[in-house]
Amino acid sequence: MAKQNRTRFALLGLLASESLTGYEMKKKIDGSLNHFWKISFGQIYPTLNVLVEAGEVEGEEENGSTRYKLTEAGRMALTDWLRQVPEELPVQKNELLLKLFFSRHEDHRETIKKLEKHEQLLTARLKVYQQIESSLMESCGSSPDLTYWLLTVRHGIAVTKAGLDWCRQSITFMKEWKR
Amino acid sequence: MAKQNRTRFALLGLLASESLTGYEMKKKIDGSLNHFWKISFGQIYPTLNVLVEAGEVEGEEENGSTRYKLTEAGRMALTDWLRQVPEELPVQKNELLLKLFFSRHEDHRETIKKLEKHEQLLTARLKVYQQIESSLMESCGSSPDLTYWLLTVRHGIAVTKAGLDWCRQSITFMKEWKR
DNA sequence: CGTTTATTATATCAATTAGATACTATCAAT
DNA sequence: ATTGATAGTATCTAATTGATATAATAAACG
Repeated sequence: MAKQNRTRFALLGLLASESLTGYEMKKKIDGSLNHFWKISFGQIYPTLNVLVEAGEVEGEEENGSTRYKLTEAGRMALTDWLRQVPEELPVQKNELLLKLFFSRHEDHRETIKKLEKHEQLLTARLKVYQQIESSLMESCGSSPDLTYWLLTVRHGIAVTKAGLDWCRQSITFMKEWKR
Repeated sequence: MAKQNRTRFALLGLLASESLTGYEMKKKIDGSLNHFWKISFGQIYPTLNVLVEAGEVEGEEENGSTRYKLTEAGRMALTDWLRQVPEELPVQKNELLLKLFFSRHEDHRETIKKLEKHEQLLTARLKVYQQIESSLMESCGSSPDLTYWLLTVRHGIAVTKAGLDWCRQSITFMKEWKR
């Protein structure tokens, strides 16, 4: 494990604009971050506690729940982290490709089934991304985040389209390969 | 954590064609699987031990090292797993997109730097994938795995090209957005 | 208005994973 | 002969996953 708790920067980033409860963070993560930075809910409170202990975040009781907000130390930690240029491409785990890699050990019709399911899943994901793009443009016109958020969702759209094209070509190929 | 040790199926898959030492598995993982199914070296021997205890693999001492081979139970476990159609798309963690998402909190020139670095990394990755594709076609012409391995590397090529296009468009946009 | 379901909010935990580190033996290069 | 690389095996700490648990409040329903 990289001895760098990267999830803490994701939480610091979420708090950069406003204070939030842990549960509100979960909702924001579910609606946006999880498309490109999956965080398990079970990690949020432990990580928040680490951030409070590190003095980068402070929690304020309010109507029976705790709202967390960035401290100055937290803002600097976020800025320092943001400035670092990532030196590595994303780590990826793809079950379909793993199975594809071993697919000579099964009937090719099973392979086609998997590819067809994958096509469905990608199609649904593409719709979601396109809806996100539309709603961002409709409802965030004046947000300083808009430009950057659009960039991330357009990345998702581009990569999902490419995956779909590959998938469809692969299905076609497989169907013709072993008639 | 998903209560399913998915790494064990990757190891079973590697052993489907031939017996291997743990270190040989590491090398095969480094040269192929790690492009779409990252496995930490620290996981290989513990997982092999689990597979031996489960009776799906057996180890044979040979010239001072242990070669592992699939048992009939292991072959059936692999076949059962292969048949299952993945119901979910890949889990992804992308540090660049995470930082992009929060980039309104820093100068846009820093953002351009990251995108440019990302372009370099994707360009290098694309070259690697294209070399893999070429060498597969040159040297595995009669292998029953060839078709499937080509499908996986072509997925990587397609997705990497899409990411590169997005990256270049994003750089262009950022440079023109805030002159 | 009482009951049921959903949401909000917080927490814990076992299993898995990541990646570093350690050790030994043999082989290749100098 | 010495040094560095490879082959081979192993352990460990920290982080993560995703399930599960609990409780309070709000919304929906009969």
